[in-house]
Amino acid sequence: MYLSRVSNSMKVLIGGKLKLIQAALRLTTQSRSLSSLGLRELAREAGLNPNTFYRHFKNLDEFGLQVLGYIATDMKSGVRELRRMAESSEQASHDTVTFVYRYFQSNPAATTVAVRELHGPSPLLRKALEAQLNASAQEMAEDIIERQLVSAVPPETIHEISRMTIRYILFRAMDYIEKPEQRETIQRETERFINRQFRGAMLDNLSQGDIETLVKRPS
Amino acid sequence: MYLSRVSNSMKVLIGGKLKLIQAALRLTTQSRSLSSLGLRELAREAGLNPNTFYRHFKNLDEFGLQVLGYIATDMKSGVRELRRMAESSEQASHDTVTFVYRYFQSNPAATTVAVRELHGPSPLLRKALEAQLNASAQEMAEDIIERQLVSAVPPETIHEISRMTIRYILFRAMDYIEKPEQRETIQRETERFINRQFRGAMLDNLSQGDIETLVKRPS
DNA sequence: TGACGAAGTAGACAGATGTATACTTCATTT
DNA sequence: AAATGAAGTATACATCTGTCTACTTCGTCA
Repeated sequence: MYLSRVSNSMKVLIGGKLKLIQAALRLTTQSRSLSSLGLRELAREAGLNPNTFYRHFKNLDEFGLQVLGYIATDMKSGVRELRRMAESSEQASHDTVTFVYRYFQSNPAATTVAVRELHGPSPLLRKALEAQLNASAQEMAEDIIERQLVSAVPPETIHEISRMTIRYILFRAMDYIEKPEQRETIQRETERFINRQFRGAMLDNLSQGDIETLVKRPS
Repeated sequence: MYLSRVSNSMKVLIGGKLKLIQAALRLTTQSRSLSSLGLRELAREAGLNPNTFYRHFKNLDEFGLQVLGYIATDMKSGVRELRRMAESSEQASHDTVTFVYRYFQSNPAATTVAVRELHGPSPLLRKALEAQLNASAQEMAEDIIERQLVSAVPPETIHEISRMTIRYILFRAMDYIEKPEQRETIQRETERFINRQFRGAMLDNLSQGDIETLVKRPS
């Protein structure tokens, strides 16, 4: 395999393999679904002979997995940056949301692939993506707990909300990418989503009656 | 076109057209994506000659739209039943969620198609589905407002939360269908999701400090 | 420098696909 | 009972697909 000269354990892709993966991302962004791409179609888009595909991948399933791996690596490096950014819980959601959407915006292909395949037809890809999303949620939750951003909420609940939030943001990212005029709206809605989840969770063990009297009481 | 004898304005499908649509739902449930289905594949699954397709549809795009129309009709009749079921806000979420998931469970094909195509490659289908989801959310919101289930939250917020909830439930429905052992968990998580959204929304105009003192104060 | 192996190319194959044309079946209408 | 037209079928064709076998290019290392 052609790997970068710098290091061959880091698996930095070059040559035809990279070209094929990038071709897949290009095609997917425009209109296709990853699992519906053809081998020849890929090669054509990459400017390569169809048979070159076989030099790098056994079949299309393996190819799909490698594409996921590629975007996973790509995303992880971005997500790491967003940690250590916030101070209070409200600032946290604002800054994090801003950052995450910006990131998705600058990686539209990877985002589109992720959203499509998460519910797509291939169980293999779905499973892989789900694991990756859960890992991200785990990171997010641990970060929140560690920094005691919402100490009034139990850890298990924070994990749960993190899982929901990661998915919510991923879905909205599609609209965010495609509809520039709605970006501010989407961002604000997302912040409200997160804040309401955590604030609502603070009231988890109160009855409906308790809350109504609590809210109506003038502070 | 062959329509039912009872009424031809109600567009009750019979014959090959119905067979093709049902074939699409069958194929989609198993592993495929609606927009990746082939004309011959469809005809084969339906037990018809490939050219019969052209008697009913101009092309595959139009076919996709008709499938969506079919499942839309199908779902609407189900969704109507779930109104007028709840009394308090907490009961409302419990009963509604139970009902909706049961419904999705008994219509796995339609559910799968909806989830796949909402973020799928065809802008046409996406737009159609989005409109339909928004209509459902609208209904849900109006119902909640009308019955004053959460009177402490402003109408616009109720609409927003309804939109989020409809989508959340749709995504979770995939797991609900495929992973029977997780059904109770998913249902409970969904209820918590809804309750937290509405309860959190009650605190929308309070500052973080206000809430912390509020929650910590012994009732 | 020469050999070795990986990356890329060329051509060919069987099978599947979308579509066109022409034919048959059969229910409805008059 | 005949006609009309929609639904369904048969056959054919060019095009595309995945895959096989054999060939060429070219960087790496002994």
